[in-house]
Amino acid sequence: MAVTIKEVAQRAACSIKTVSRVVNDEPHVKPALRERVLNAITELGYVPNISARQLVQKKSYVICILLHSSGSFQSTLISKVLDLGYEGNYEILVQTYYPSFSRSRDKITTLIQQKRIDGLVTTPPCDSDPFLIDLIKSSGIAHVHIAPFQPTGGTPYVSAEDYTGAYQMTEYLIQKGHQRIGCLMGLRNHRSSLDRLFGYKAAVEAHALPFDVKYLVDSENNFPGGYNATRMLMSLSEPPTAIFALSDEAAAGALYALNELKIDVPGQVSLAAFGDITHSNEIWPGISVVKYPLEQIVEKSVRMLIDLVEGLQPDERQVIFPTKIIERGSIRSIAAPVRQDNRR
Amino acid sequence: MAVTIKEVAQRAACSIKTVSRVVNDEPHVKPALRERVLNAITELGYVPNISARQLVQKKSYVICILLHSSGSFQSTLISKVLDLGYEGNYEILVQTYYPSFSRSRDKITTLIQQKRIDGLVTTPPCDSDPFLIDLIKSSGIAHVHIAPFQPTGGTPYVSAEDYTGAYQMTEYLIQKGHQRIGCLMGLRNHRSSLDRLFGYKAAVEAHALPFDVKYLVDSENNFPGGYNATRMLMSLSEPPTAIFALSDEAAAGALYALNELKIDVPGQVSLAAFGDITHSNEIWPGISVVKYPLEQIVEKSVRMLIDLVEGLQPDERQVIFPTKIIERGSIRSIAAPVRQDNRR
DNA sequence: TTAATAATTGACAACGTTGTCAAATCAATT
DNA sequence: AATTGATTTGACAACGTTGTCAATTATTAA
Repeated sequence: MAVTIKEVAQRAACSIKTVSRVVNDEPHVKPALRERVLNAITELGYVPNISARQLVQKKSYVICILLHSSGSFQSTLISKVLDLGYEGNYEILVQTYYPSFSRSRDKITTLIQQKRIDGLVTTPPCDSDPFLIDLIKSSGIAHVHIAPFQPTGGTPYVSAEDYTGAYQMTEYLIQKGHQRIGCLMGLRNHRSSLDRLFGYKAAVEAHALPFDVKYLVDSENNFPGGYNATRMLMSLSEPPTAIFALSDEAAAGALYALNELKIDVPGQVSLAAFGDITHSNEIWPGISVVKYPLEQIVEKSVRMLIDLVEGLQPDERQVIFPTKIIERGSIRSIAAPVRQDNRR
Repeated sequence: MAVTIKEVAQRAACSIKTVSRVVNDEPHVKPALRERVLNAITELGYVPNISARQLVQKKSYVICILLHSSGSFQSTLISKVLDLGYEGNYEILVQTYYPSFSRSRDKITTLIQQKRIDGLVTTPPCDSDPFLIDLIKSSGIAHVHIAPFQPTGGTPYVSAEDYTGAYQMTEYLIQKGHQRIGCLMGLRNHRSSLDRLFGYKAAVEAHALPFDVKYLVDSENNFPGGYNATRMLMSLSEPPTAIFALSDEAAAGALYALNELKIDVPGQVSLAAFGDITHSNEIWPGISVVKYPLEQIVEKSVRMLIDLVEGLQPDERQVIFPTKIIERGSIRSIAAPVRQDNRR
C-alpha cells in the first residue's frame, strides 16, 4: 500500500541507501542524483516509515512530560507543551503521575521499558516520589526537571526566581508603607512555595519589621484555601493592610472573601499575588502580581530534554528565569504609621 | 543491551514463535511449555520491543485527540484523556489544531502519513475545517467526533443533550415564576451553543412567553463576554429577573458583573448556567447549572475510537448522553407577575 | 494397531529502515 | 599516463518482532 524507500530507489535508479541519505540530509550525494531522488520522492509521495527507523535506531522520537494532576498551572503548562508539538521530530506525550499510585508507576515503567519515550520532563511533586527517581536513574533515560532544586544530584533543571520574586514584591509592599503584610502560603512540601515564603520572610526581616507568625497563614494553593485564610487574617485584632498570596488561585479566593466582607481593594486592603499563570488577569482583573514565567520554563525544559536525548550536552544544566512585578492596581500606598515595636 | 525474544527462547529451550505466542496470549501452547516461557521471561526481565511490533503490524498504538485551543473546557477534557492513558495498549497523543493554520495542517498530515497515530478524536471547531475532514476521509484513519452532529456523513460521534438540557433549565426558570429570562449565548458557529439556544427559545415559546430578542445577548463563551453581556442586560429598561448563561465562563463573568452592580443573587436576579465543566463549583460556588457530562463523553469517544482502530464495529455509532439540572441555590422562585402581553 | 485428524511447535520470510564496509568513481598529484 | 587519495555509491546485514506454513506430536476413530 504505502510507498517504500525501495520503490523510490527503483524510480530514481539508485540504491535504497542513497535515498536514505537524501531523506536524512546526509552528505555524500551528488547534486544531480539528489535532485533525481527528490523528484522520485515527490512523484511517488514517499513518506518514511517511522517504526522501521525506530527499530533500527532504538529511539521512539516521543518525549514525555509528567504531571501530577490537572489544575490551572497544569492547563497552562499543557497548552504550551502541546504547541511545542508542532516542532521537530518529537511527539510529546503528556501523562499524569500520582506519586505512590501503582497504576502511575506501572504506566511510566512500561513507557520506559518499551522505549516508547526517549526522555522525561517532571514537575513537582512527581519528582519527590523515590520510586520514580530510582526508575529514571536506573533506566538512564534523559531527564529534565521543572523545580527550584535537584531531586537527584546533577539532574538538569529549569526554574524561576521564587525567592527573589517574593522578596521583591514584599519589599515593594513595604516601600508603599505597609507594615502588616499577610501571607497566604502554599503547601509546605512544594519547594517553590517554600522558596517564596523564605523570600517574604527575608524581606520582612531585612526591613526590620516584626515578623509575626499570625500573618502567615497556611492555605492550599486554591480558591477555598485563599478564601478561608483571608477570612482568618481579616478577623485578627490588627488585620493586615496588605495580603500577599503565593498563588493565583489563593489570590482569587482572597479577593472573593474581601468582596464579601465589603472591604475595598485596594482602598482598605492591598492585594498581591505570585503566579499570573492562569489567565488570571482576564478572570480576576487587576491583581498586581509577581509574574512566574511558566511558558518560558516549559519551553526551555523541553528543548533541554531534546538536546539531552540527542546526546548534545546542553550548555546550561540549571536555568533560572527571572520574575518581574506587574502592577495592575490592587496595591495602594499608605502613609507609614509610627512604628510601634522593633525600635531599640 | 535489552533482552530480546530470542534470548528468552534460548532460555526456555523453544522457538521464538512460541515465546511470541505466550507473550500475546495466543492459543496452541501447552501449559507446561507456557510456564517455562513465562519463567524465562521473568528471569530475564524481558519486555517486548514495540517498534518491531509496530513495524510488522503497521500500527502505532498511539491515538490522537485534536483540540482547538486551551481553556477550561480543554483542560478538563485533557485531564480526563490523560487519565485514560493508564489503560490498554494505546498511548494518547493530545495535539492542538487551529483550523486554517498551515502548521497545524502539516503536523496532523505528518502524524497520519508516518502512521504515528492509528485514530483521531476531534472536537469543535476542528471538525469544521474542510482540509482536516478531507485528510481524514482520504487517509481512511479511524475517527470519532465530539459534537452534536456529523461533519462527514456517517462519522461516529458522541455528544450530549444540548437542546433538551437548555429547554429544561429554561422551563425550570419559567416554572419558578420568571418571565424575563436573559440568555448569554455563545458563538453562533459552535453547534453545541446553537442547540442550547434553540432549546431556550423553544421553551420560552412553548410557555407562551414573549420571545424578545433583546434578552438574547451575544457573548463569547468566556469571562469578559459574560461580564459585558450582563452589564448590557441589566441596563435594559425592563431588566431580566433571571439570566441563563450558556457557558460556565460567561456565568462567572455575569456573577462578577452582578456583584459589581450590587445586585444580589438570587435575591434580585437568578442565575443559571450550562456547563459545570470547570471546577466551577469550587471557583464560583453556588451557581445552578445544567451539567454537561464532558467526562463521560470523552471516555466514550476514546473507547469508541479504540474499537474502530481494532476493527470492531462499535454497537452504537451515535451516543448522546443526558444532561441534568443541578440546583445550587442561585435560582429563586418569584411571585408570577400579571402577564402583560401574550394574552389573547 | 493403524489411519486420520487435531493440536502443538518451529523454520523462515517478511516488515522498512539505517549502519557498515567495500566497490566504484572522480579529482588531484606526480 | 599512472598513482594516490578523496568522494560517491551500493550490497548487504542488522534491528526484533509477527505471519505463514510446514513439520512434528498427540489424540481420536476405525
